[in-house]
Amino acid sequence: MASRSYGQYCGVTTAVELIGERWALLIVRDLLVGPRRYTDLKQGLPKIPTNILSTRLKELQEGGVVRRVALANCGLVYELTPYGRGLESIVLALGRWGFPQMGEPAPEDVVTGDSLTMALRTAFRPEVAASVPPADYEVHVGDVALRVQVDGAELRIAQLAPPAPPVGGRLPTGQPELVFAAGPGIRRVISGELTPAEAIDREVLAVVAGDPSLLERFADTFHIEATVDVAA
Amino acid sequence: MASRSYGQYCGVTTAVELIGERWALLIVRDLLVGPRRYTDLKQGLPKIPTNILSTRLKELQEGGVVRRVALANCGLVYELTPYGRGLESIVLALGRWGFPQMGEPAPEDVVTGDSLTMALRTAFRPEVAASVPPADYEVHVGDVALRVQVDGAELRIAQLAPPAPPVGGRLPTGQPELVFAAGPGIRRVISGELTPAEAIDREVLAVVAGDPSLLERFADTFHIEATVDVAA
DNA sequence: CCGGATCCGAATCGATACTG
DNA sequence: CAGTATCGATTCGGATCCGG
Repeated sequence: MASRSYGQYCGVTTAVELIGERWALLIVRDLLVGPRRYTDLKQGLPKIPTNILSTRLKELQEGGVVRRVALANCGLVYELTPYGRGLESIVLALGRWGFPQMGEPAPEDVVTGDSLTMALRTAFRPEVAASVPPADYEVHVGDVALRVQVDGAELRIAQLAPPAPPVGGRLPTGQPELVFAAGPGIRRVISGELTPAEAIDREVLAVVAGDPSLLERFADTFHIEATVDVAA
Repeated sequence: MASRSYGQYCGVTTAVELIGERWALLIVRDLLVGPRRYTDLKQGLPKIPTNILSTRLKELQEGGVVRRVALANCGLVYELTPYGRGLESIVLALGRWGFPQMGEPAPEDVVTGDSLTMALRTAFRPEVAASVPPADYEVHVGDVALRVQVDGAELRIAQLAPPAPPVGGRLPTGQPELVFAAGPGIRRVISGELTPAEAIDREVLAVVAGDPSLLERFADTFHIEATVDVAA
């Protein structure tokens, strides 16, 4: 198996050997949201072949990144080890780095609960959040629904649909202050390319319930600069 | 080419599509040290097939990560765009993350000038460096030789050998205060597994010139924790 | 349904040779 | 120096199948 090796004694090389195979980092991304069953992962990564998923999970376990845990109530989940959780800041940084190059969504592109959760974590600005009142949103993108609670510099996200209450997840009680629905165009709100008002105007986004002015706060709290530096 | 797509509209996915192919991030790692010619890259990545190198360079250019520049004195180099330079902190973090899992070097593993340069940047602790006197080292690992200058929180590294003065690089003048030579075992000094004294004892490292006590300062300035958290 | 294993054609990668 | 061309070895993708 020396053919898989890059032949260098270097930390970056080792890291890439551990999580650089196709699909591996996307599995890690989803596991950063919480422990997941094999089937959850398959659904969250609709285009992954099942043999690749099982191969990657094996490799990630051998690398000490992921572990397989039998649940008390007879189930089986994969979760990140503490070492694997060390990738969190890296995956968030990669999401921020990739954001400006996302372009327009391909017709086939989907938005999953886990990917949207991580995207919001990526875009979250704690300094801004700490300086505005707490807020409680329900965000719909495609058929994904998230409950997003901002309380000071803290962010909590729960998946409402589709369908299953996440393993070990506790659903928030009470009513969100703002419910809104969008498509992939929500990215242009996050980037500041569209103001919330413009987004509503162009039907990129629609308020279902609550005070639309809360959208401004949302856009302030979740933001990623998308201008790509072309010059020198 | 939709077969290469992961089918998700997500920043992490986009990032992985840009720099997730085999060898791509190692090319970026080397370019983070400085602009490099095709041949430099090939030497710095001894095991990369040349067709893969040229394919990757094309893809990285299309992705806006790398650009190809004709030099004044008739040459051709690849360099990171400003957008590509945005990967610096990510690559450094990956190097730090991979460090604990490096294990023992395979017999075939090499250490290149660029990989060692990035490894030292990864291990550099500016807070520590700022609190000790400036230092000027010459580090040999295998047949790589680096001039490493620490001045307050600033770090400057130049490659002395092998062989070519790097493109646009200016060699430091004057004498280093300490010259030492090591093998891959230098990693165990960086991790703190061996003290400099122990490293000399076990012939992992040898002082060629200068005051051996400066090694302590080196080990303080360049350090990565290598203990992997196994518990919960 | 859950958690995979198996099979096979298509695409990529790796090694070497070759060229302007 | 800066790549193309070629070709066998691997890996990936898509579909199917199987035991609990």
